[in-house]
Amino acid sequence: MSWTDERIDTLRKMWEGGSTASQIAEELTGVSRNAVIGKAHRLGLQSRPSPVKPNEPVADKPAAAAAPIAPEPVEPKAVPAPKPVVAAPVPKPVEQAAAPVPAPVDLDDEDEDDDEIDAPVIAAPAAPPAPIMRSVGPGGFLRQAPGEQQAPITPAPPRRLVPAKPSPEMADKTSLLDLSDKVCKWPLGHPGEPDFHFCGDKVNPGFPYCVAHCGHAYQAQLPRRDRRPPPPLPFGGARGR
DNA sequence: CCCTGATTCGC
DNA sequence: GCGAATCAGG
Repeated sequence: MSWTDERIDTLRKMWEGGSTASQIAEELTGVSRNAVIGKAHRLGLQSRPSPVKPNEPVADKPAAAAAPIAPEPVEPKAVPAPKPVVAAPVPKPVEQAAAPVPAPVDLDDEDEDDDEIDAPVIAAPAAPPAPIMRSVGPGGFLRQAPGEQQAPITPAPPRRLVPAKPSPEMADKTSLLDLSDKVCKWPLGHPGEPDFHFCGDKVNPGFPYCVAHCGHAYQAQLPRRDRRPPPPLPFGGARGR
């Protein structure tokens, strides 16, 4: 199989939609999981949380409350001077041709026409909120820091809490929270889409769906030779955005 | 072992 | 450009 526009489109949608490479590969018959990942990268769809992500050293944030965890007050022991957190870069022995991380500034190379390309100035990363001092309890839980105290929960809400409907269009739709044993759980649309909801009709007693959707869900098994192979579902196809 | 995504590298 | 092989974390 080759990467037609449609297949690429499906890959894009599913990848961005959070499907795993395996799921995508299953949908796009004829390709392996690796093929999907490879293609995704070539398409520039790189991101997405990966289980294998080396923690990129976040430059330096040395000082700033270097000891977030306060040990027990006892046991003075010999407390050596707190080792200054020198920003020892620790250039881990990288194999392969080292791609030297660009030093702070650009060294002016000899014959480099410094043509003053207005480089997109990356805004300096906003300073993260100052870490809160916490101590660790016996079980490893974090103790609440002073000043952090707050009412645990809202005491006795005045009215019955009602799930907010994000939009008027959803007001009469059956959401996940509306499901019960009495209403049809047949999904309409696709999870993640704004109008995704459930059928919500009265169930066919003993079934999770209404009579009509039971007809879809439960079908007599046909002899193999009489079965029609289901057409490949276009993932997200034909649905306007 | 299973899963995951990332990367490499011969084609 | 493609994807199997491989790597590596969960």
